[in-house]
Amino acid sequence: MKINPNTLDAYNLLHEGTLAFADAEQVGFRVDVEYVERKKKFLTKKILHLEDKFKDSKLYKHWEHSTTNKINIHSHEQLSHFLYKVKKIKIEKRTATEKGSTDNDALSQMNIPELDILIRAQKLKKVRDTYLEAFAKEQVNGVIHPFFNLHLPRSFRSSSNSPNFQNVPIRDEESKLLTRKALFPRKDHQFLELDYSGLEVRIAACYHKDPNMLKYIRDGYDFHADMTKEIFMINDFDKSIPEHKVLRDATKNGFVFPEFYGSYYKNCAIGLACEWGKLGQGKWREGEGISMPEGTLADHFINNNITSLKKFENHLREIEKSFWEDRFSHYARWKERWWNLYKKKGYVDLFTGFRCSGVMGKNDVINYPIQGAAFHCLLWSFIQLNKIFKEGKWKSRLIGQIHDSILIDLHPSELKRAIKLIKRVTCVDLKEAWSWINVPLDVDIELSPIDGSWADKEKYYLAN
DNA sequence: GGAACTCGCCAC
DNA sequence: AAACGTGGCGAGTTCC
Repeated sequence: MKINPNTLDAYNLLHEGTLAFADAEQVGFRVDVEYVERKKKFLTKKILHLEDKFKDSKLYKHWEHSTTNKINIHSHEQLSHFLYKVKKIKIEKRTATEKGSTDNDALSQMNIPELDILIRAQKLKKVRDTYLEAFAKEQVNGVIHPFFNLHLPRSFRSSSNSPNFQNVPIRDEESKLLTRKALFPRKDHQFLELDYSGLEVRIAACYHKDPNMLKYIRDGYDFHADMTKEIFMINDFDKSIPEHKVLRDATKNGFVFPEFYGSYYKNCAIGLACEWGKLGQGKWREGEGISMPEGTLADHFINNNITSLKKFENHLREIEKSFWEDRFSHYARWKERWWNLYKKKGYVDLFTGFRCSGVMGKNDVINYPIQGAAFHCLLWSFIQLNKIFKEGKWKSRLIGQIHDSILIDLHPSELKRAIKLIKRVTCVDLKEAWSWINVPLDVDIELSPIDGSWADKEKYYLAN
């Protein structure tokens, strides 16, 4: 399969985008090298301690006696053999090659306390070896220059490497602090991050024009909350209750987005129940799962007569049915039309002048045009802002981008002007340049204190 | 000693 | 009929 610029505008977008990214790469951002070294040592100590603790356990002794080979406790292959062949634990989750999985969820489900030590050690190793180590390795005179690529992703999004700027932890608080506290703007500057809210959902709506979806977007209504109420059977949903917020995140990332990307109720049910809800695969027992305002998730489900994964699956099947047949029927019909169009012509075109052709599956045909065009909106904004900053001799600079957000190394004196400019370029100028955008666009803005780290960014509320 | 593969995990 | 889209990267392992 291939995706090519099919118009001069499309070509120019990539050309100018590449040049704008080169500007950002040149600036880069500062790494607190001393902090990185300190935290690496700190983590090494912690990891060693956890490893010792694990090796003192009964489980490890058993493992030792079961083999004559030298054991590496971080080898998933060896661990898999021990758990599934020696201890004969029933395989609940399999890898892509059908072998017994040893990922976090699989290990958690076994309810073996020693494995929690291993999970914890693996998490700290990830932070140390993937992020802190990369920052230390890639920095030159205390500055890293992550690359941004436009020629690699099939969907015509972007990628980043050396180091990868686009996957620094943010959801897990501990990992977030350990990594992002190492990254700073230039001296006396601060980070400003702008984020298109719901960009892909909005760009999808430009293709399918589903009236219900357009209404949700135009009214700024929280439809993830609606879905949360349905899936978890909560009538008094309140986003400010932490437990409810967790369920909303689960709904958004474990049902709504997967459904948009082409997943279906069975996979969503497993993900929601096991990975998000921390429930088992079979019948649920009281006291199981993440906590709710009253009791646990299993308690809540059992009260509502959903007593097992199987029953939850049926529940989700009904929700999926109404999701596509009632709530977003126009969206569903567009998917079919779009797929048929591809089968007839052998290609589909993006709004932005790119063409996808060659062998694609149904999900690809539906996803690439949406993801690609959504990213092109970000790219267009990136190019314009970069141009204005440079030509206007601003002290601020664009330094990075993560698909629907842009990171700016801001000089504090330019804050007000910058925000005004950002709002205009991203939400007004873009729509004027590309008339196919028939939905309102909106950006959220986050700001870190002057000389604050990337971990210190906070939502910025415009004073009226 | 390096390429290629698998698995796992981080982001959107 | 099929069944979550896009990446980068580290560790372990096997093959050449």
